[in-house]
Amino acid sequence: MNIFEKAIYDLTADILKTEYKYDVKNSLELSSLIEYPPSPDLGDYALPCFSFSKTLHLSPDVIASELESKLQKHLLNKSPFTNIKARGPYLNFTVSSSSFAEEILPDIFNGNYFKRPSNIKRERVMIEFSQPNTHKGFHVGHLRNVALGDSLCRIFLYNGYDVIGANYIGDIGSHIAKCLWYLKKHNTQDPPENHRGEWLGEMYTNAVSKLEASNGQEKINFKAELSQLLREIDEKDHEIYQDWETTREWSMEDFREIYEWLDVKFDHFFYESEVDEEGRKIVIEGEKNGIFKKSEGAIGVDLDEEGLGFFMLLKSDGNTLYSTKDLALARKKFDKFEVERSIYVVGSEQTLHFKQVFATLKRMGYKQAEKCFHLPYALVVLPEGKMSSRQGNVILFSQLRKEIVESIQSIHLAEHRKNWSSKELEETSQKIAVAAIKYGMLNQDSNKNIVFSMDEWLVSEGDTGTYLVYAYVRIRSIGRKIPLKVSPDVDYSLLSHPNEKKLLRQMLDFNKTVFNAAELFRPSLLARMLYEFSKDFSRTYNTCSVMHAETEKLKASRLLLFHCVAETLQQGLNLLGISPPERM
RNA sequence: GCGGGUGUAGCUCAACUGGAUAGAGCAUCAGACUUCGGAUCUGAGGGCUGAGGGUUCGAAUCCUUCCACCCGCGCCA
Repeated sequence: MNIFEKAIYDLTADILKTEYKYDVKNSLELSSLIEYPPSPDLGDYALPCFSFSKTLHLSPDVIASELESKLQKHLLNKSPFTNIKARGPYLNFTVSSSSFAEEILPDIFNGNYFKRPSNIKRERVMIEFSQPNTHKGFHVGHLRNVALGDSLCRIFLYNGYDVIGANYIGDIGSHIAKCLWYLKKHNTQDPPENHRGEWLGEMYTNAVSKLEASNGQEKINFKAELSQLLREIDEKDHEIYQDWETTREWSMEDFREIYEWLDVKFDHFFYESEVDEEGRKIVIEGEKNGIFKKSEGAIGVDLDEEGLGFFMLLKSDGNTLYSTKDLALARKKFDKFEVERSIYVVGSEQTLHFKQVFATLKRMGYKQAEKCFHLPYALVVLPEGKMSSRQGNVILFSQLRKEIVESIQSIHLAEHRKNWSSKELEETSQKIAVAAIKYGMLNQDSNKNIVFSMDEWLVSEGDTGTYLVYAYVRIRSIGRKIPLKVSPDVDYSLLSHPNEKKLLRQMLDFNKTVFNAAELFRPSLLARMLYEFSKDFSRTYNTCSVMHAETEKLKASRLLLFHCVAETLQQGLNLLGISPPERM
């Protein structure tokens, strides 16, 4: 609740109590009612009066208009409100833009505003995301997960949480056996110099088609070979183990380079290979203790009570499953990292799986299981359907990066080629490309598929990441052109244009938006707010010039305003994982 | 079959979780500025919110019955 909402609460709660004998139980009751009128012409805050109607035996319209007349006297002496007006069942409050400005601009100018939320110490939360498989290509679908997880880490951190960003590399399992099997027995190519992880992805796809094309005795032989290969990797003392280590590192090299380009960092890397053995022990022990049971040669847990069916934990050939390793991983998170809250950013097709994992952990006696949360997100699909590494019909990350960087450099940065160093050209195109990619992944709600079309991702107009960083660059450009020093010592009452007021209002709500983005696991809320904010800036840019301001005083006020807009935009973009360039 | 998700303008998406006239971008058409950076701004047209029923002061939002598409449902991850 900001000071304006607080003022509305104080005024109305008092009148409701003294004049209507309506006892407002707590501040939440009123403050959660306070909302925004659909148009700024109506006011800045609104109190809907429906809920008082029943107890007061009056129509909401009457209540609103009675409150209006009773509150008029508060418009005088030092009130932040310039107007209190009933309209139908709503009581609308208008705040002067100078009150907004005085409240928010000094705080942003000195940097305190962005530190305030993180002063509150909250619990330790681990956010697990990305989880790429080695020996497979990194495609645009993986990018959505990375953008989402990374942004959530930043947003949680901003809000004061003790955040551990974790990756969980899928470096073991049957897909790897297939890849290595093909590499050993069928491949004739030499690995390339660069992007060898990506090349392994091709080998994996080849393996899948080879296996699918086989039948009869050949198929049986292939399966036996795969099973043996998997066992040999497990046993660690065969030649294939060396191959596994080498090729795994090829993939990791690719991943590290991608994360660095994307400006994504992890506090910890888990590997499936490190929890594999432990998982097996947990399951076997659980079977002895009677928590788990044998069924058709395999081990699992009966979750019928929870309505989750039978959950497989160990294959009948003794090899581990995804679920086996998830149990060991969770235990590690609880015991070693003392995680209080555990968030898994994983595709929505695994919703049932995680319900089963969490239920199993609970059966095993882990109280933390209640604070495990699967954050599902929908797929990135192609117009013709789902992407699949198995089939090889994927848009690789490297392809998107190449096309988007080339498009930015050839269409927009060409004009700077003579004056800028190649380093700046490179860095700027990288920053714009990252903005375009991450914003594109984040501005949409995570439960909706993204239909990927390369042409759309090369667009740099309208509701795009490019638009946001362009707005940022233009503001900073003003700062460079005006020979004035930004100062908070200005006349705030001069910022009275409706467009200027909108900007002030958005800045005032910034922290609340970031808070909601964390609590609802929705960076999209922040992304949308920043787009509106940038749009309002562009409008203000066209209507409220700094350079051509009528007076020097107005010039100084607007300079401060725009400076604060830039600071807020930069903060917000950073929380989306975007670091805007200073010029472009 | 059961469970989950989605369905809103020609297309891609919003709608502060039940509130005022359902909003943006793209596309289409018409405009602005001898530009604090045109990767911009202003305006116009475009809607039975998949369909029916219900709940209440009030529904895109909640309940219900259908329809369409997507994803899960024991040895993949």
